[in-house]
Amino acid sequence: MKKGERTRDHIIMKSAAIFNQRGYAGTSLNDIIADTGIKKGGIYRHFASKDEIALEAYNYAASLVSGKFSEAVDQEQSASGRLIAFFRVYEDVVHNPPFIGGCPMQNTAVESDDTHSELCDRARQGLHNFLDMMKSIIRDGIEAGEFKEDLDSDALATFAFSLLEGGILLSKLDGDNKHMLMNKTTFSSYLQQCCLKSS
Amino acid sequence: MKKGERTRDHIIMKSAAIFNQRGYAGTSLNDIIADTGIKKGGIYRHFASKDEIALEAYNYAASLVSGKFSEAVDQEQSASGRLIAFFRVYEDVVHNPPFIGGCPMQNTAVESDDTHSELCDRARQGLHNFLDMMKSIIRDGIEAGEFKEDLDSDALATFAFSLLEGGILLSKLDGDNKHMLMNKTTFSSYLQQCCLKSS
DNA sequence: CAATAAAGATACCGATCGGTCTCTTTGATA
DNA sequence: TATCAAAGAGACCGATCGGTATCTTTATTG
Repeated sequence: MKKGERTRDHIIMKSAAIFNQRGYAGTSLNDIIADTGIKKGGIYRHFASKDEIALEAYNYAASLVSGKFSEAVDQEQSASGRLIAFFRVYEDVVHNPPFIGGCPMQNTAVESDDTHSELCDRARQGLHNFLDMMKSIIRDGIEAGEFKEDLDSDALATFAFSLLEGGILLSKLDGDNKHMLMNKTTFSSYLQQCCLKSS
Repeated sequence: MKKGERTRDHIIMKSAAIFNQRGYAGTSLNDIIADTGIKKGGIYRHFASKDEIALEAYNYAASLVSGKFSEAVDQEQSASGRLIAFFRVYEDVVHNPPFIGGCPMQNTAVESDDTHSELCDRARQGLHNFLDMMKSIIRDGIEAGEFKEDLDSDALATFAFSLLEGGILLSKLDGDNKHMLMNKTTFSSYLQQCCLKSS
């Protein structure tokens, strides 16, 4: 790996952390310069624009979180366990989120929905990826006989993901993980009472 | 009402719409000047800083949405109906939200959690107001014999509010109200199956 | 080790940022 | 209607914005 590649990656990692905390408009190149220790000339050798940095940074953050989701999901066997695993990734969102600044998809979606269509498209793609992950888990659960056959996988995936993102929002704003934890508990009991095939 | 007061209100209303769409950092004074038709000198006669405009603008947007929540809630008699009424306010969030740009609390919380403590405090206060509204509805429902006595009002309020905010996020990002509508439906059936006192 | 290409620092660009100051215009009041 | 305060326009401020060009330094490779 050449020097330039390492530098480029270093810039992406550092700026991803800043963008995810302060947003696109709230982050200046001087912030990135301060955090990376690389001067403007050095940065613009590897990127054409602030936009390009932001897009690469989003990809990095999103794939990192996605990896943690996969890791958590893979540790579980049952469909219920796999769905609940998503909540485990964010159970200490206040002090130890999977990526500093919270959920990159949420942050990007909220900030750039009316301002930055490219970033917004990435977030939308991320949303569909996560929903597809969940829907496939749900369908597997139905096929395996764990879930009721008439379960609506679209509705359940949206439900679970809304609870997760809503929990992140509330817990971060309140500075207290209790919202995430309560949602995880409520979701678990909902699965038990309303989704499991009563055998 | 004097001329100055009307102008001040006009600036607040217009800038609230811009801030709620583009965020604090993403909104410049020139944007406000363009939308209000009032030049810089005229604006700074009524406000000391961009910060002051933003804080007043948030108050305006939040109280407007709060009013629509109250309106919707007051049309219902049962505790279940009142909780579901919150979702009605945002049922067409994509094309006709209660305030342009979506939920002011969500937008403000996500953008300013790591950057603007004053705005963040307002959003946090708004969160507690809404949760308190919901908890009081839930407690009334328990006292009236509509809900089970051992219902956890904290957990149910967090649950409902997370579904609402999560639904807003997903539907806005996806450009489709279906997520909000599915969450409303799922929440309704959850109330029926898990919260109502079986009489 | 020498030659050369890759990488990065520095200085600079015009534009725009939030904010101030002064001067003119408008509105309220006696 | 005359007076004076309130309101707003417009020019200007230093700082910072994203971005570029040039020059020096550092890696890489023959």
